Amino acid sequence: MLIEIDFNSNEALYIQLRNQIILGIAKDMLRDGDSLPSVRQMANELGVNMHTVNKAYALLRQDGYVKLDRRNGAVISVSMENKSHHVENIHSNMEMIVAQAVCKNITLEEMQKLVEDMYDTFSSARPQIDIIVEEKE
Amino acid sequence: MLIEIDFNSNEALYIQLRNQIILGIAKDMLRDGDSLPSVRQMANELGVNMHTVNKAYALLRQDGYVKLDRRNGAVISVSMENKSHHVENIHSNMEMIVAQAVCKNITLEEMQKLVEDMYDTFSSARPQIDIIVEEKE
DNA sequence: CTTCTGTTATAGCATAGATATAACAGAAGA
DNA sequence: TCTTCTGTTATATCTATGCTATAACAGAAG
Repeated sequence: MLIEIDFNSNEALYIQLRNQIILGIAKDMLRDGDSLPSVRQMANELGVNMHTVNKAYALLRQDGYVKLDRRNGAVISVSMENKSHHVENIHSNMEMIVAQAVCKNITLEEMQKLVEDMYDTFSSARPQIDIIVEEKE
Repeated sequence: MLIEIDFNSNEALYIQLRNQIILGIAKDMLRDGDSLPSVRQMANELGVNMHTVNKAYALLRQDGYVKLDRRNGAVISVSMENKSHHVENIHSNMEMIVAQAVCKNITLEEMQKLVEDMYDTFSSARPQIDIIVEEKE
């Protein structure tokens, strides 16, 4: 998987790396069990310092996206615990976006479509747990 | 309108102030034509430096939320220009949120409801252009 | 003429981001 | 056992950002 870092971005390098990996998981380019390059190897590939990568990995572990151990390095392992915590997090992050949309007269329908399209983009290649829909009789 | 600043937050003070004002507009607590306290007065009220407030005001002007001039201070004036630019901005901001939601198995329906509820919260007190709903016969 | 406004300039201080170098403990393989 | 890899921790240095402080300027209002 290709990870691109923009050194001219105002976003911190370790945040960019973390985001790229989360996007990779969402797009199913990184799956449970996949190994990420070691902190030193990834740092060498990206041309950044080891500690910058370590910071990103530590953040990913903290948020339940990878598990780290000394033998296997960083392994993708998305935790489904603390879902309510994540919903809260998403809620607060979403608040400013929706507030801006309301101010700028962007309709709810436009926002809904934006979310739906983006959802499709991510989940189109992902294995769905609930493809089978039970119909009420 | 009450503006609260958290000095212990890791979010920059001028960003907090900017966000609070955008939220105020979204909640219709600040309306077109309303004047904001001058940079010095606002700084005094919040207990922050004048330049911190000036930074927030300059940012709000840049994003089309207020107009600044020497006689009237900062006046709420939401610009509807550059809508495509704002949609792009919202799109990129939303991408990481939706990516996280997909990773954490938060369904599209849950996200849609989140957006809808939040939209209602903001727009409930706002003047609606399309309150009248035509019913099909 | 005084007082308010936004605006700009300069300086100092603290924190965060990124780098560099180094070392440690644990696990794997020769 | 020895080497090599892993994540982890500890310092130190440099730069950029955030915040404050003090000061000054131009324009508008009373």
